[in-house]
Amino acid sequence: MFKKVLIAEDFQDTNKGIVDALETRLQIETIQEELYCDTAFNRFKLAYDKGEPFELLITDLSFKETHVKRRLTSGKELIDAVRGVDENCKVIVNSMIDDPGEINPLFTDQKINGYVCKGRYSLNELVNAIHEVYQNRTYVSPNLNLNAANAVHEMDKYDLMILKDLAEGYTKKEISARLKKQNISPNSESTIDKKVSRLFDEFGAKNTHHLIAKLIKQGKL
Amino acid sequence: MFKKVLIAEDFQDTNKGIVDALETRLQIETIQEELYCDTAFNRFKLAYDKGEPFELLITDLSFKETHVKRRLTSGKELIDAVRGVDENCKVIVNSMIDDPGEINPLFTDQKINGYVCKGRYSLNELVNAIHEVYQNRTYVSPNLNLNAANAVHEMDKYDLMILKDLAEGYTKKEISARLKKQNISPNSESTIDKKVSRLFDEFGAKNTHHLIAKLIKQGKL
DNA sequence: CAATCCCTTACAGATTTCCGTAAGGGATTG
DNA sequence: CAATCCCTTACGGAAATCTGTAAGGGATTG
Repeated sequence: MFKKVLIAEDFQDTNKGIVDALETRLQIETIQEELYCDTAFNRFKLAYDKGEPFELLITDLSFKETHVKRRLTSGKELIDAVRGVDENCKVIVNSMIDDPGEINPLFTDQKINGYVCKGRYSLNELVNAIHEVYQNRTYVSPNLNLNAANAVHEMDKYDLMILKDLAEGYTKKEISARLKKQNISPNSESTIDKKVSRLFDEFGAKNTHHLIAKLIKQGKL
Repeated sequence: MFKKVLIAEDFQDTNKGIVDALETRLQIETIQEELYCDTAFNRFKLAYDKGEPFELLITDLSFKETHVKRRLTSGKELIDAVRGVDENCKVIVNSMIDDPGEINPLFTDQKINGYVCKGRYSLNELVNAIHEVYQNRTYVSPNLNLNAANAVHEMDKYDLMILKDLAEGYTKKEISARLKKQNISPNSESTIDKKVSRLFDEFGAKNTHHLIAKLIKQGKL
């Protein structure tokens, strides 16, 4: 079994649950937990340089923003950074996200080894995932089937992201800037304009106020 | 200290972390965890009827939907149900939500005793919260200031009327015209501007999009 | 290969929002 | 009565929204 495992997860209580399970059910010797992507990466790099690398990284995808400016702010970035240091380290993602469309790229692009969808029995799942990954197999939460990734939504993930930001008071200019910073494309103000305008037609809204109100009332936001 | 505590939280790993903390740091004798609102309520009711009631309920607000149809699907509903059985049981909510506008009603309407915002150090907070609540005080995560929403400045009919129109996509010019036609005063565009701006401050909204979204989510629109 | 479609982007103009300043009127108070 | 406060209203400027036009690129098709 793995001897050195690093956990990045910003919910302290969740974190504690994972550590406990790993200790008691897998007898892993060294378990380090970090609450921030940055510190997690630093610890990873340090251990690698010392010649005592971590063998497995368990990370969430989303980390709450803090007042402190951080270089790494998402699990995705952390994985990229880690991959840049050590190609061979196993990675298991443990997140709430259950959209196959978002998870698939993690395997194809980020080369992760396992995905556990946070939920009622995720702790058991995580233990299974670690077993599988240790034996060089991949693991995916059984309750989500990555095959049926193409459910026809009226609003795709991109639209939803924009609408959520708008509903939180961000301007299209700010949203455009954010998308650029996160290397998400398309990201021009013009395209955002177009996307939202199309939603006006689809949902029969007069303007953004109206659209936001409708979507929230429909539970889609 | 409390002797019987019930935890409702659908993330098994989070759950585990809480249980662990409660056991080791508070020496609570009986800790029951449930992953569903329904089963949590059943357990609560059963214990109450037996004359061995729970003294404290710790619950999340949102629970993932499942294929199984459930009578209770949110923490709010669970709290209501519990309150219907035992008025005296303490309730602490442990959730990701950090919008004071959503949290305040929990105290005023649901009569909860504590609120802990899930985050990096929420486990420590939860322990503090339990201490406070045990001594008949209320607890609120310090990082979110309920003051912004604490002066629950009731929106009057006039504000409500304007906001509803805005949410339906009317411009302030149109609203002003309508008010004039209906002989409702004040009715100038300028006054409408001012009224809405004041609501930005009161509800901590960045702009109209934000304000509408907040109010609808709070059920005030 | 050319025609076509679709998506992204830039840009421009009209409208709307947002925010500050300021004037006027009514009510209250010392 | 004067001073003050609050509410309404007008106005102006900066920023944002909304809409239309147009150019360019990639993918598809015949």
